[in-house]
Amino acid sequence: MKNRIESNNSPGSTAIEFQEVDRTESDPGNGPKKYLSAGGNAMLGEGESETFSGTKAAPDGRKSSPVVGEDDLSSGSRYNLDGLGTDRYYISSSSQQTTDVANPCSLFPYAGQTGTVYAGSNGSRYSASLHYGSVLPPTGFSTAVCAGRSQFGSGYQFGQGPGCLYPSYPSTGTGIGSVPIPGTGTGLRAQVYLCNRPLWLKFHRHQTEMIITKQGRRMFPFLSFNITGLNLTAHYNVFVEVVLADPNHWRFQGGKWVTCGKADNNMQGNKMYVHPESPNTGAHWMRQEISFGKLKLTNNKGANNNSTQMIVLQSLHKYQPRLHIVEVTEDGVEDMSSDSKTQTFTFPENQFIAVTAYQNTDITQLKIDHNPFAKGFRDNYDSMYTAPESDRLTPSPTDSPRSHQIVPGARYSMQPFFQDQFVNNLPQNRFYNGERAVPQTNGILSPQAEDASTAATQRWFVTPMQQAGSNKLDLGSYEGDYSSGLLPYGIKSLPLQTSHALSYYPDSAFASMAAGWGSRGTYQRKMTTGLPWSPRPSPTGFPEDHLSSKDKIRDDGGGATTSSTWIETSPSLKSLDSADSGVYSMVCKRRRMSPGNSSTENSPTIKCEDLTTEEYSKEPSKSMGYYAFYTSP
DNA sequence: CTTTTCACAGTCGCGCGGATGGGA
DNA sequence: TCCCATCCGCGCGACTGTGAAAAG
Repeated sequence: MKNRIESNNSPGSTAIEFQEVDRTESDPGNGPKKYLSAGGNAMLGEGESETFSGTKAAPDGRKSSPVVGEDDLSSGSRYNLDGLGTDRYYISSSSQQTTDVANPCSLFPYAGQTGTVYAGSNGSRYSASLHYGSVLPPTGFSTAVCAGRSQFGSGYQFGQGPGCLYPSYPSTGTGIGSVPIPGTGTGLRAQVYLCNRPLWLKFHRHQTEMIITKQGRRMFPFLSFNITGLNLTAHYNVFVEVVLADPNHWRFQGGKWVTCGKADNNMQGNKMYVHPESPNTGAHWMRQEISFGKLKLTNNKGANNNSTQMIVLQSLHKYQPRLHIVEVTEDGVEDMSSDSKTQTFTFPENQFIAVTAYQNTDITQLKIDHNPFAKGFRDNYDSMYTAPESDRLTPSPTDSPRSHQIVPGARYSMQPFFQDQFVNNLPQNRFYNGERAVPQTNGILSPQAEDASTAATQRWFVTPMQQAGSNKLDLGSYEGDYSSGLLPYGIKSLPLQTSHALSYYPDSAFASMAAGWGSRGTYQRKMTTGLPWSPRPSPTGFPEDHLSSKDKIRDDGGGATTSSTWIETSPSLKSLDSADSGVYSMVCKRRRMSPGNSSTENSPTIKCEDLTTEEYSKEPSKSMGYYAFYTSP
């Protein structure tokens, strides 16, 4: 079934016809696989499990869940772009619902829904060129594709019932690196990495809410991706679409979200947001972090105009953003030569419920804590962490200073990854104030910019072996908590080792990916003489060194890597010491309690997410392992 | 009673203009 | 003295969540 998309804000644009199909492809060396259709199906609701009946187990017969065991973490294979096959992380449909949820921090090798989403009946996905501000029919996509499904069918990206946090994803069988698209022999498969996944997860575990207003409200967290695997010279349109995630109407009752009738399936309005830089070359998209910070959500059906792209949503409905990458000709017209030139990527943690007013106070608090625009609502900003730990009656949501992975403004210096979540924070990056692509390239910075951001933007990577040896995350406890839905916001993070065992390989694909973490093109490029993926000594000037002993993390295995040959310690880096206090103090002490999830407020359980986010804040490299990504089939 | 709308206060970035300092 | 670059302060607008009022 095709979905006609009309442009309402792009002069001269023409309609687009999408078709979503389930496709079974034969992946060389891995046997046939069934890919998700555009309609999603990735997150299944009850009675929909048949969707994944065709998914293929990993070659070794193991059905891997997103839960990455220690072996996986330690193997380092995930960091081997050349050798990493996602099959090892195959997510089985049967086990996914339990194991997926268990560890949202693991590296999700989400199978891309590449080339299957918008295939038109005539072989073309679009009847004409892609255009901005297209309007999707209700629910985004057709419902007739998946026979035997509910009336909402594939019209919903995820038809999961309440409590099912993650969908199942079929294995792609492809490695992280680009591979030819079967059937074309020429195309490349993209891999998409959700840059700010830890933050999304943090919201997701409380059921993310997004405010919608008549004039439009920005998403927070906003969507931010890194893309690899594109043809360097080919042109692509990159856009986000928001579709209903399930067929339910939701309401917040008794401290939790519960379904309440059927979703309004006839909501009209634009569901697409095309990245302003579209179309552009694959090199452009891969060089930069693709952020959708200016994407606005509205409940005003008539809000769209030529100047502003806003996605029209309906309050109290659950939505799933999806990223589409469509190869186009140089002038922006879609290339119709191959169905495989449309690729769609969905991250379940991006799901949210549209609201006109926040329902869950935990979400409100998370927004306040992490959104720089809400800084004014943080209490005791300056004094929060000046008092001794024992003086505080109630642990702050992120009591450990080292868990403050998300900080606003100039305080982001040690949180390059999350800088992207905060617009207008770095003066030198004016383009960052909007939809932007963050340069990932190295060494193309002005000396001034490099100076100013030396400490703030260093890119660090941990090698797989190092992570295996000393950076294992205590996922077990997290799994339990997460799977049981008891992931409190207010938790203490585990002291983490940080500065050692870091490596930065600017020429590697991972380096490219991670470079986007920090956003802006201002990070200091540091090179070691080591080979790619080899251990790299930690920098002596790393701000970690400036932390108080209390904050210092244990070093339980990286001793060999701690001897540093890094000599650079810029003034800005030094200043981070003081900045740290600000960083840490930004976390709001105020703690609003939601009726539904306050039971584990003081739980000492180490939450993977905290680990992750902290890792992000201090060591983007370590976070690599938690970098959600899809690789298209 | 629930949901939506609106005005509000706070923070921040940007743009502008003036002040300042160095060099020609 | 003039020109240029830099720094600083101010005002404006964008953006946020809050809370009361309005609407359904």
